[in-house]
Amino acid sequence: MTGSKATPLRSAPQQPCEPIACAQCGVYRLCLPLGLLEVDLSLLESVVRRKVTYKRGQLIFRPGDRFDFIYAIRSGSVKTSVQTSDGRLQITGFHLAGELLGLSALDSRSYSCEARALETTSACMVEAERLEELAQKIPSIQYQMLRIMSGHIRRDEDLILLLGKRSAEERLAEYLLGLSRRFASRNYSPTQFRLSMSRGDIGNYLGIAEETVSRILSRFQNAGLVAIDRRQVRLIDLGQLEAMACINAA
Amino acid sequence: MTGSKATPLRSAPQQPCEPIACAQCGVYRLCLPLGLLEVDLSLLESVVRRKVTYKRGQLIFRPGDRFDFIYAIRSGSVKTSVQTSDGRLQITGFHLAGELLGLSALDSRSYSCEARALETTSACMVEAERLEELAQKIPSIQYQMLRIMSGHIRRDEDLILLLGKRSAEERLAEYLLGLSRRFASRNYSPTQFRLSMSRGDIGNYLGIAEETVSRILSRFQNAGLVAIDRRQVRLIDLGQLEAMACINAA
DNA sequence: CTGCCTAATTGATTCAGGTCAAAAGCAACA
DNA sequence: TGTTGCTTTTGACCTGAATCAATTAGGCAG
Repeated sequence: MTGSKATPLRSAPQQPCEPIACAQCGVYRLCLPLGLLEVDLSLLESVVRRKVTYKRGQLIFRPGDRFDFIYAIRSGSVKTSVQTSDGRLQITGFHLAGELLGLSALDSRSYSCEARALETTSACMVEAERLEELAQKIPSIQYQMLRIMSGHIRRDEDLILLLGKRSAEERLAEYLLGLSRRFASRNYSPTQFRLSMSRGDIGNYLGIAEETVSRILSRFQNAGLVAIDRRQVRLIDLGQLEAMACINAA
Repeated sequence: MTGSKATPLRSAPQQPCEPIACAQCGVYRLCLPLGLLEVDLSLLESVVRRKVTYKRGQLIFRPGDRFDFIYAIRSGSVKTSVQTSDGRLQITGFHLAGELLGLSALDSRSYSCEARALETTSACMVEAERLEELAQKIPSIQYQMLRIMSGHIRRDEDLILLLGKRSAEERLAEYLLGLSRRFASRNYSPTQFRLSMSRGDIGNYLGIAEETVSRILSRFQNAGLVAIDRRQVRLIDLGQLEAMACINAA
């Protein structure tokens, strides 16, 4: 659990209440404002309360906290996790710039999962109540919210499939390819990137042991599929990785 | 995979286009119309196209089908599943009366999972486009949709935790208790019910082998926690089951 | 009632991946 | 530049649950 010190570490994040301009934001086309007219956009901006910055390992929210904000990641990355009552923790998502956090709280008005920054991360806090009001007035915002939640459900289905039916090797291959795709859609290199998750976190997320992650990554490296130096990754044979993600080509 | 014949079996379901009255529906308070004013309710009813009936094993929709309808279960039960490209199938949900199917299609306009009736099942087909339009006009409908999707995400998180971190025994205990709670909220006995899923389906859903399901149920029975006769279940020691669902008390 | 089909149980054996243990790399910092 | 404290890698061994293989038990058509 990289950076997730046992202590909650909820020291107040930096809070420069600077105004937010979605149009200027680099991930605007992956986020809520996608497809909004300029008028609507400025209304949306009016419910974005402030930009906050979190340091590696810092808590953003945790289960039971009152649901006041949806968080939109501007830069950096965040892990979300849920826990059994006896303390075992399962990471449910690994979120990059442009993604929204806290959507599963809408139903019960309190967060159901914990969110923690994996590296220095900047986010917009969107006032949940006012966003909902706004969604009622502006169809395109409402549509965006529904789309985003629908997409979230779909990604959860993929993770469920992965956890339920795939071998450790397939899980890792799929994981690397998933990152690759997501970096690509953010205009980063799809073949060369830095992992912000530790081996432990990756294993936890994929439902396998940390040691297994290490072993399999080594195996991939020896097979010439990837080059890995600590957290720096280079994908060499995408095709082979894709084959492996489905039919465990061992 | 009970009842899921290899053949799609998409013979047209019975389609009496009878008008629907939500207020008359037994699961009205678990479904979309919850909390709507009478005026709004009749508007909602106007987008409910028809009631359909499916027989055990019959396909409701499958991945790639164009997304035209959200389905609301009136009675019976449905399983949803996703597949790897090499054909392994993972059941992602087991849905009872009052629940909505197809929400993960909203983003891409085509279903991402397959839905199949587990027994004779009756459902309302709600026109997706028109429901979205309506949600834009009627805040309470919109709110309901967001809530329902949020709840869906939350339940997916629970399944992810189960698949990622729990032992086979805990999974079964949790599964039985989950059913119990859901039957209770539908005014059925929480301690005595009939499983509409086969052992194979249950195992698939929980990420364990059919044989393991059988073995563990026998173990539960021997330990006096439950009484099981084929698909008929009686929960005897809820407390013990709850303890087991968390801390594998073996 | 009888035979057939599918679902469920139970036993024996195997294995993927977990757990435990130790060593090696790297980074931060006094 | 050595010390401290991670994170990662690697090895040895173990185990929970999968797989393989019968067997049993209902459900139902004729």
